[in-house]
Amino acid sequence: MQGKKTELSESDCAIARSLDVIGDWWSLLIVRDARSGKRRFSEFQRNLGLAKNILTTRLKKLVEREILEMAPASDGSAFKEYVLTEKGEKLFVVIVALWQWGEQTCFEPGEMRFTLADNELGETLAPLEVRTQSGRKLGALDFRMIEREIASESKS
Amino acid sequence: MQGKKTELSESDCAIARSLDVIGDWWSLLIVRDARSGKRRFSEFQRNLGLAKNILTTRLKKLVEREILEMAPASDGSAFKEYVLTEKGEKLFVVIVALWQWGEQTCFEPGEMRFTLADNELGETLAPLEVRTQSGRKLGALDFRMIEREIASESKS
DNA sequence: CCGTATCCATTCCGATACTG
DNA sequence: CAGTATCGGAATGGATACGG
Repeated sequence: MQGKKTELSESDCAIARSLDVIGDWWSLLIVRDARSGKRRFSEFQRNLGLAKNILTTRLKKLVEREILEMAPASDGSAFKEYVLTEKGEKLFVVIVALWQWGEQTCFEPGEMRFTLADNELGETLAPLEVRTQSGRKLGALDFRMIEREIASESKS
Repeated sequence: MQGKKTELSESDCAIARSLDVIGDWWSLLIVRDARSGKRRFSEFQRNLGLAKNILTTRLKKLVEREILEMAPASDGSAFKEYVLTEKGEKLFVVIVALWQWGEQTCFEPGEMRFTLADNELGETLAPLEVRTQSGRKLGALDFRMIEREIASESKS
């Protein structure tokens, strides 16, 4: 984030690349707010309580990386709004994963205050599960990274 | 990570709390390596290519936050090893989420090199899916955070 | 209202040197 | 091997003042 890690951003590791994009303190929180419908500079600023120059920096980076894109204001004003791209929307899985981990491990028993629920019926979310293609559920240590040997989807 | 955001770490938001723990550049990569079986200081250092003092700081923080714990060396040497706690192991869902997002969006078409596969049969992992308790699959915008109204699990 | 520019404190990072 | 100590540079972060 700060110094360099330029090498790591160019790493083969998808995690390293992801972290290069959203691995700083504010970016994912901005995505969280954008996902929940916030669009305006001042909405982010007020809600997150961060300095305006930092917000500017983050928004620019997120637009550069194609997580957000600028759109004309929906209320007809002259200003722009920031909306998630498709790439940005896909981060919702990461958001849910972080959310669930945080709720499980970062709160005292009586302390939890919010939860995630679906818009339609208000049903709470099920814990994410890691499964193989065939549906077997995996634990934390049950998988590893391998050199790509994915069955080619087409045989020319 | 840097300045303060002390307020946000104390936030009600589980994401903010999670990010306070693993929201910096190196921590999650250390967890990634620990999950894949790395235990020794030098293994992390060599593999990640970060400065030793930074690694020291990160390991300390991760031990403090109970993501890692110290264990006597398995080879009988006088040194310690770092192994994931249960809390730390639970981060594997976050790791998978970031991995999958990175692979989907941060690589050029011909560029992917690694993939995640289960240890037993070498089967690749299925994309994570966000579902409600009843099993309905949700998209990026289909849920929101609400004040906790979870049905109490016990009625005293 | 939406930023940009500037200033300053803190932190992070990398490199190096040093200890046990 | 496993750190600790220190240094300097870069980036982050907060606050504020300023322009469109």
